[in-house]
Amino acid sequence: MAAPSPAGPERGRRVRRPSGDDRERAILATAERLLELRPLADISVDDLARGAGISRPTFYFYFASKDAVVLALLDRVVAEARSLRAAALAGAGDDVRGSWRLALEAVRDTFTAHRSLTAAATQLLAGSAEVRELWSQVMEGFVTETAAAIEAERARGAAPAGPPARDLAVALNWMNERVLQVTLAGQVPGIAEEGLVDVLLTVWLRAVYGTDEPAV
Amino acid sequence: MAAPSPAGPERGRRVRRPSGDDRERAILATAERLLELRPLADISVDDLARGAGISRPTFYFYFASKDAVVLALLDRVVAEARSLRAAALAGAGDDVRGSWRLALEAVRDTFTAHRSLTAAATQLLAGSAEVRELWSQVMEGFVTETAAAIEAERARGAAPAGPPARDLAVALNWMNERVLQVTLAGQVPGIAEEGLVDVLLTVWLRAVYGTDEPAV
DNA sequence: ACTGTAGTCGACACGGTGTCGACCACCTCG
DNA sequence: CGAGGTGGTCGACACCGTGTCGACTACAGT
Repeated sequence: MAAPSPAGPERGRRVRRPSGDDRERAILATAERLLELRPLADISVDDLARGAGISRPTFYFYFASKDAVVLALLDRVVAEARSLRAAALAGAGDDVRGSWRLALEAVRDTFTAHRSLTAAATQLLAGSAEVRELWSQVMEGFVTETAAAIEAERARGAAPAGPPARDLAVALNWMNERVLQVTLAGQVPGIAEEGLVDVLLTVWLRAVYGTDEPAV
Repeated sequence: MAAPSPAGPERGRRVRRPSGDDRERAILATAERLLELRPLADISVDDLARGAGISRPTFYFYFASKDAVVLALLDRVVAEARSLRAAALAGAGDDVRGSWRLALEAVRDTFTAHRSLTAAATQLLAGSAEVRELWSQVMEGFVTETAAAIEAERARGAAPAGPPARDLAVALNWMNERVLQVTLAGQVPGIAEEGLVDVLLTVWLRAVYGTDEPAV
């Protein structure tokens, strides 16, 4: 049950009025709505079920647990973040600084647009193995991309040698993750949302190139 | 109930055999022991009580909840980390690079020595307001120190201008926190424990000075 | 009309939490 | 030395959330 993605065996049936995976959608929607109002820990399976107009046992017909619902939600957001980031990376031409910035902004925008879910996922990150697994994969993707980019820059002589590119990438990506998370949750000590990308970008550029203005 | 520190009203009594805050210590010890074996979520108040040789209601005489126990434990470790770090910072003379490194190592060593507790605290960080509060204060302390150091280095011309020193400090300290946490828990993508300090130090130096070898 | 299958829920068992009230052991003071 | 207080202890209880089982319904295909 790594990723309860859609695309079940039966698609396209349109006949049944109050049924099928409308219910699944209703649960997801309810979860999203309730998460705006209160933390995940204060939402029970019963709340989710009632919100979707079904009983608690019926909920279990659709999801194995409360966590599985959040996982499904997170799955969608993660896909969004990945594609946005990929698009940003692809779209940026020869502007080195700009392309790093775009990638940063893509991720920021995605999670900013889903604050409550991000908070819930953070809760689960500590406790749920499935969520941790999913998140590991996401971060691994970012790290791999980043490491490749760093190595490319070193190869063309734009970036100085230093620690293994991958290690650098790991540190920088976890920095982003944590700082973004803290900032979105409004925790302290944090960074004002306006300045966020600038600060992060500076650290990235200095860590990779040793300067704020890498050669083109 | 910000910090259930010791130093109750009565100290120094030595007469009573099976009593007083020996029990408190027993609970703390049991928690520490059990945390080596399984995650916090799998430890009940009953486990803690039985482990300390008391009943569950009696547990509540000493601590308000399971979380409060971990908070008390964390309190001690945090104090340790702070003083070690302060000592490291004070002890380092004119070796700039070395003093940054020492501070980094102090924190790493403290939390490495208390892996299980660190993991438990991470769990709670998401859910418990008290733990979050304590941790905020710790991070705020680190950030303030760091920001002051950066400003001092800029003032003496050793470090270039850039984003507000505090913002830089926030980003770097959260990076440390997250990477250390991930590494200690053995999560992926992570950094090998041996290389940890080197990588982190490089990012810090490059972010602050733009180079791995700051002028003395 | 019959049979299977997707969906639904009432009722239950369970495990954990937190609290109340009775109780006990010991200390101190009159 | 007995009386009353205080610190400590626990059995029993009320409560809440989870997850499961088994009986039931609605409908589809044959």
